[in-house]
Amino acid sequence: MRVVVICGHGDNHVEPVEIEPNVYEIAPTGEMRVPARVYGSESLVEAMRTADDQTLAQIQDVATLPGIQQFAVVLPDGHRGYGFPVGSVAAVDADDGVISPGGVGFDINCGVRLLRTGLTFQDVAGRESMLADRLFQTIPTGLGPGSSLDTDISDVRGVLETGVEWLLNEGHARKADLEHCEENGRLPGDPNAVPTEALKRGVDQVGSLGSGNHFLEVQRVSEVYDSAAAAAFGIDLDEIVVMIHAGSRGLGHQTCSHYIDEFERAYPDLAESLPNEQLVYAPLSDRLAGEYRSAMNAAANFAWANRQVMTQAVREVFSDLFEEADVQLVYDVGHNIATEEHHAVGDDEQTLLVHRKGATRALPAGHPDVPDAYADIGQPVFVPGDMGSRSYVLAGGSRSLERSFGSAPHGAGRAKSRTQASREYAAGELQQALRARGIFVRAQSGETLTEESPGAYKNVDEVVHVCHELGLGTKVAQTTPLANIKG
DNA sequence: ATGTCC
Repeated sequence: MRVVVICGHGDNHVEPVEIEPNVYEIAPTGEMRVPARVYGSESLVEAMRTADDQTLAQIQDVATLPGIQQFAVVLPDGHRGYGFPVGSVAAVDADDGVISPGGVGFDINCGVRLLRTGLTFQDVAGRESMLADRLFQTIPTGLGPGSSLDTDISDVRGVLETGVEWLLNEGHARKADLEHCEENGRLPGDPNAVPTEALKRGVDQVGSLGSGNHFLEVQRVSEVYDSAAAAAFGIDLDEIVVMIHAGSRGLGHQTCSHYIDEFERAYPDLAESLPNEQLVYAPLSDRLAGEYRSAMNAAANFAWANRQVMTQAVREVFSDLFEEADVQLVYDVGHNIATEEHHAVGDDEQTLLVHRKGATRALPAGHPDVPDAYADIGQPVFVPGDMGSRSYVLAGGSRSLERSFGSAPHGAGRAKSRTQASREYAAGELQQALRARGIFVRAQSGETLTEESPGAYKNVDEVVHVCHELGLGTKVAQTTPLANIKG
């Protein structure tokens, strides 16, 4: 490995050293308290080093955070984000550490869920275009208001407090939906910690897809790598599944912005001392950290509920079109959240606050937080590719705890900026090209299509290969797109 | 990601 000089925020001269295949480490320099650990193939890590991507400088800055443990992690899909890279993990001591909104992301608890339908490709063949139309008509997409559930402020407060449980009580979820959702779709959220303006934005957005890289995709299981695991997840070759990628909409975004402002006001000297002001944080012992956590958890509940309400819409559409459809939740897992967890650090077990930003929790078989049905397999992990490519179903790997605090990649990872992608691609051509391959795409905006063009993403096969080889998540199945709706 | 600039 040759020596590479990164010109980051502090002119850090770093040498990412390959310590084993697909594992790179940057030794602590300057204010770094721990090393930075980068997982990726040579070409993926090389992409992180290009002049316009500050991923490696960012993760070194993250490694300076008070209370950070072991190493700051970049996953194979990592790329530049607000303060922290998208595709990073930072675990801090639950007592002496800090919480940083930049380590969670603006779209709080954005995540992915997978539904199985009980249908095979033969059942839907020839009706993909109609399916795309019906889903697009039924589920609100794009920026701004649009809800598939009639709610008022007090309903949203209920959602913020108890998440999917609130929907179950209101008849918008099945008990099995709770059991197959990370944290049972509920973290200890406090609606009173969510700013009123955010709450108002949430009223019209329960059960809405959003924009950008969010999507709802009908897929066909095109390959099974591990038939025992696939059977446990209830999916089979040629089965039709639905993947939903969405978050907490304007509510989460507004909540994040609000607390970044609050943190900046409360700690005016902090920004000056930080390598990057976007890393603004609050010590976990401070009242403000507790408030942010309560708000973040509430927004997380909103995100789970949002994906649940869209699931209900999918159930309606499928039962309308296919008598024999039985839409069930395989699993739902977020990738923008900080949760308190117990981890082995050296010889000790320690309580840590694990920031995952664009990183999926990937708990191995036997872990107590894996649903009973999957206890022997590991937690389901979903890695969507770009619009035109396959997606993967994985199971939390045996080495994820030691390597990444129990985390895996969350997608292909952006390779080109939105603006760059918009310049290079045309919406009409893209839609036609996909259609020629049997993929029916519906989107509110042509701009979204070009920004999300397959060419704007890294190769998902390569990301998943690294993930599998490292034991972060092991391959269970591959899916290919049939119909995709976007914002 | 986001009523993409209160």
